Amino acid sequence: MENNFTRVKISDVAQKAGVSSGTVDRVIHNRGEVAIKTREKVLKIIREMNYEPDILASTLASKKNYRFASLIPEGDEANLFWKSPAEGLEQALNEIKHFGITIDQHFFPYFDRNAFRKELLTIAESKPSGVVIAPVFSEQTKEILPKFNQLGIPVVFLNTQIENQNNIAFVGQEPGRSGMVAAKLLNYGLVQNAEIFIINIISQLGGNSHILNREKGFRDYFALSHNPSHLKLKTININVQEPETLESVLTQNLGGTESGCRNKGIFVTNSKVFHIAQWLEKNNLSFIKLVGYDLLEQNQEYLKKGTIDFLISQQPREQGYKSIMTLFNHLLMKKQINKDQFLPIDIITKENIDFYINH
Amino acid sequence: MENNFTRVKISDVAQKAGVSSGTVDRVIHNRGEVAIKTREKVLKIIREMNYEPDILASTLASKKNYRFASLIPEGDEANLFWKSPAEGLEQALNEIKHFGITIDQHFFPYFDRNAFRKELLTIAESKPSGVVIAPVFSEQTKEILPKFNQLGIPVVFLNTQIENQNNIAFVGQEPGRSGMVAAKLLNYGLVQNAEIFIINIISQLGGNSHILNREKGFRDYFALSHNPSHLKLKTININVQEPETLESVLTQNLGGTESGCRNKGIFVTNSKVFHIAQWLEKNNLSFIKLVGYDLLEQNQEYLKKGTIDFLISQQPREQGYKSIMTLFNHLLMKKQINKDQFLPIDIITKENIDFYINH
DNA sequence: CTGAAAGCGCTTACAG
DNA sequence: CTGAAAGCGCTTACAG
Repeated sequence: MENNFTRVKISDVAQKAGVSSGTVDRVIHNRGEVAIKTREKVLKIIREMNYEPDILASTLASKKNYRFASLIPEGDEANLFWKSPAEGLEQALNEIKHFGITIDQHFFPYFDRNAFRKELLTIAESKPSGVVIAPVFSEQTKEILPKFNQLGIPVVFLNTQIENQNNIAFVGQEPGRSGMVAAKLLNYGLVQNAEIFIINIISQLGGNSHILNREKGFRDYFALSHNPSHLKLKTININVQEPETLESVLTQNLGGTESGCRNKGIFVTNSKVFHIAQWLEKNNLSFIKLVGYDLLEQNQEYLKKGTIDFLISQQPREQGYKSIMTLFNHLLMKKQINKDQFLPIDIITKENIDFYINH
Repeated sequence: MENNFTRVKISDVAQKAGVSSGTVDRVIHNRGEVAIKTREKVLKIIREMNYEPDILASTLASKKNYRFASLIPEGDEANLFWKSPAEGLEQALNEIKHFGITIDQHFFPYFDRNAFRKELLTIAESKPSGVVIAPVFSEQTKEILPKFNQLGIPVVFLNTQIENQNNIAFVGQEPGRSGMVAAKLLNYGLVQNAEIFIINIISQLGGNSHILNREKGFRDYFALSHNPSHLKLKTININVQEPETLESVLTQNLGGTESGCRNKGIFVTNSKVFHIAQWLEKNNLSFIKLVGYDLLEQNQEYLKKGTIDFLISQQPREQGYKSIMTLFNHLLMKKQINKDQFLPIDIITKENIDFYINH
């Protein structure tokens, strides 16, 4: 129980190896200018003595500063989801700022690929120590990412994955899986011969692979193991910018539902689920099972009223937090990091939501 | 975007105040031996210059070591739940050990209140800097906790809360709420006139307030808002030590269930839910809806087979992690900490479980 | 290729 | 009550 443990320090290694601590330091950090024989001897002693550098002393002495940069969508009113990752970035910064870390936070309007591209170029020019980006636009990302690779700047992808880009990590959810979770929740709440609608509420620019993968996961669930003959699945695509379309499409598909029919379900593949909840409520159809994504305030409201049955959360705040910590562990702590950092697919109800908001 | 920011250091404050940095240090740490006038002047300058001490330099210079102690149940085979908090403690230790922190981990057999008491006394005698305990036995806790209070040793409660014990924080779940979540899940999956069983699988020593609170929350859900007339609720208490009781009680209550009747549900108020799952499977009653607690391996297995529909997780690993971090933030970082740190009530299904295990 | 010395920002005896 | 000096473990020029 007693703590008589005394750390082995660089001077112990130096003494035992018959060199100065400067030389040991050069070996540890591969700074060259060491005779190969000396180098090997020192490495041997380090292993033997089980030497581990004191990270505190190290950061204090090397007045090195780390400038991280982040690029994510603006968390404005039309796009509240993106407020949370920014908070997570801040929280991480707070925990590690005494290691000399700063973060330049950059933002772009969610639909503006030119702004995205421009900001990313600006970041590349500023040559930060590490970068976190939400690669919403895959084409622009693929164009500019080589610059970071050439400069040896590690990049972490947040929320969206793009394959083969040499990013050191992806922090986010597995979208197909979250679709399966949604399917499970609807299937569990409905009986045989149910009618289920998949509603994609998308904007003009489209092309969000998230949404496609979520729908795929959802359909896979039924296709793989749950008697697809026993239910009707129908996909509806709606453009957010056209509220009249939303109105007419919903009326057409769900208008005739008899009161008391609890055997219909709706899966909205993104955070726009509150639009559907609103319509259901207006038409006294709140009993239809409804599952969607993300804890936007509007969604929370309908969840608490019971119009939305379940929300799937992506832990957006945690995404921001983990992205920065990944850079920190990679760059400062020299730790091995996981390439895929999948966050839990949290199932949120009226009853447990309190524990998922405000951190 | 540029980082021209230079930190104000203790010598800057000292110079501006016309004193030595030793004096500033005495003021900062309330070590006394400073004239009241000097003290006030220094404090004023500190505020003006917005001085914040460099925690790295501070811990390096003060060769202070912090010895934390923990006391939780053994995570043996009969009690797998408790493996996870220990892992969380370890993980936290890994992240902060370079601040000179060590943890003496103590354990006791889950049902042994004497062992608990003895270990807690041992810890008190060793006078650690801070303590994390799972106060499973409230009487013994209440007896010994004053010793820690007298010594000014901060105590964090993990998993179980006991009121009015001057613990600086509680890290765990709100048990009543988790009962409500279970109720929601069963209610959502069943139709009117359902029959629901609450099964408490307890050991001879009993008295676990968790279980009572969970049942209460479960019943409250139906009592408060969900037409209690439309369902039958029945509580069954079973002693784990008597498998024949389990067998006969279950046969008596559920034996006659017709195949295909999807309108029965069971809520098991703790991690022993796998016993019920096993019985259901043996009797071809897997279609009965089943909800329980904790990701024990046996439970995971039945969840994956679909016999258990939902498991509620207490984030046991996170409980360990957060407890240590709370001591760290309180003692080293001098941060304000939250007295109640409620962890999310995670809803786990076959589809999302992968993201909740192995951290 | 190597070592001696100064310094990172703070804390700790010690002397007065 | 206060200051000057040494030291925490590592890194960084500099001299050779």
